[in-house]
Amino acid sequence: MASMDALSESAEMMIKNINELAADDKRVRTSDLAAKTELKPATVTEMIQRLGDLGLVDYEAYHGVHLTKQGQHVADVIEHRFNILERFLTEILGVETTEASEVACRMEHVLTRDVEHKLTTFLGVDPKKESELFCHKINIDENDSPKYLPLSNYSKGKKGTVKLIFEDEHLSKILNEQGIRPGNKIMLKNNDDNVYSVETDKGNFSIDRKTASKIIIQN
Amino acid sequence: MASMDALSESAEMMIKNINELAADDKRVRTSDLAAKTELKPATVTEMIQRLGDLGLVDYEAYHGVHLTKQGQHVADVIEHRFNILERFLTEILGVETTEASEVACRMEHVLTRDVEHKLTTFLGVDPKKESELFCHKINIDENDSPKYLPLSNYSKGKKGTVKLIFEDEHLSKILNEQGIRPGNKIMLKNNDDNVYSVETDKGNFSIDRKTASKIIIQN
DNA sequence: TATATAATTTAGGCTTCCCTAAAAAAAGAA
DNA sequence: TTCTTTTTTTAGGGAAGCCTAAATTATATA
Repeated sequence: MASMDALSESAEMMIKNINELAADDKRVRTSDLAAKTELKPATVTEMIQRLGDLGLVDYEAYHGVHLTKQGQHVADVIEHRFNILERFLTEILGVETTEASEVACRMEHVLTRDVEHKLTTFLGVDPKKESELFCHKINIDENDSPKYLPLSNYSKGKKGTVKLIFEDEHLSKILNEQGIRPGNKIMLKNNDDNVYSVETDKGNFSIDRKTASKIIIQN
Repeated sequence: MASMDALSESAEMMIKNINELAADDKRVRTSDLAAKTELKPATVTEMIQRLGDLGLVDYEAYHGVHLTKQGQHVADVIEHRFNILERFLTEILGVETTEASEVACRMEHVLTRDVEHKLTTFLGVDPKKESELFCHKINIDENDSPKYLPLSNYSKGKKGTVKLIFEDEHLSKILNEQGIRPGNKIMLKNNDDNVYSVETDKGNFSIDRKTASKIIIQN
């Protein structure tokens, strides 16, 4: 079996695109891949033949490709890595969507499993996905969970110390006045859906999820 | 001038290593680069000749290389990107140093200037104060930062998103039911005297000035 | 200074990933 | 079915990055 880490960025991108074009288990055609990747058909043929040799796709001359079980696994890992990177870039750093998407698309190929897992924990679990994707979640060590988490990933009743507040001058001024400032202790009283209720030494506040994700708390 | 973004990962790594081996403005030798990069000397020669053609190093056959001003700039940018990525991975995600270093070393080549800047801000360093390194700090957007205002300071007809509510025991429950909750969009329809008329996705209703001052809205 | 040793470059080869042009196969139309 | 058109593949070429082996230049030592 071809190890995940041995694949080039080009090969991983091809697998990703095959996956995105595959509908109803149908075989994906060379011309569709060429259009999507903006490569010439001859280049696509060359690539999918190589992927066939690696056992990642089932290639049949003149009849397109289909991801094998191994290829599907690679596609799933890459998709997940892209999603968490894009979420991190937009939700935490505030990078605009187009640029976030482009950068995530480059970074997805250099993440390790450990960094992927820790970033996923940092962001909290995506409500949409969750179960099936994590075929590769073995050896997750709960002890080494990160010391720093965004408030948006805190659980009810958990206390911690505000470590840093991201980016926004105006917002952090307001938060500051209300006791949410680096060094202060806070407690998450409740969180349902998009609303985070926080207790500080100045009183109680409700914050939306996006804002909460910019407040980093240390256990 | 060779644009930063046009450089391959290999080329950037070579520049990084030249920079790290350069002491007292001395020229860096092919054999030292070969040892550091774990490439063969012939490969190093080929690479530094290419960098010479790009004007990034001053290459003299049999006498090693020296970074040009342009090459030094590339090296500085990469070094900074590496440092912030490594800090993020270790300090925030809790990735152990060896792995963090390896992943940062791959990621440093795909960061954009904007992501680099936002990540720097996230980690708490003010890019404006780091003088010389940020020759490329131009177009930092100061203008598009969102304004946060209490609803009581909003003007008629203005729309915004609820960011934060300073809670008043039972108040938030009532506001919540009326669609005024963090993350929701609202519009101030009217305000005469002490009465603020607000439109939410749940309908219209009015609140008094004191209550309005506890609701922070973002443009 | 002459020569042995070490460092560097050149020459040529291989793989990946991109291309164009031409050949081959499949699909559609008459 | 046959012929035309479209799709796909093959053939061959180029740049980047890596290699080994051989040639060249620099350096150290006797």
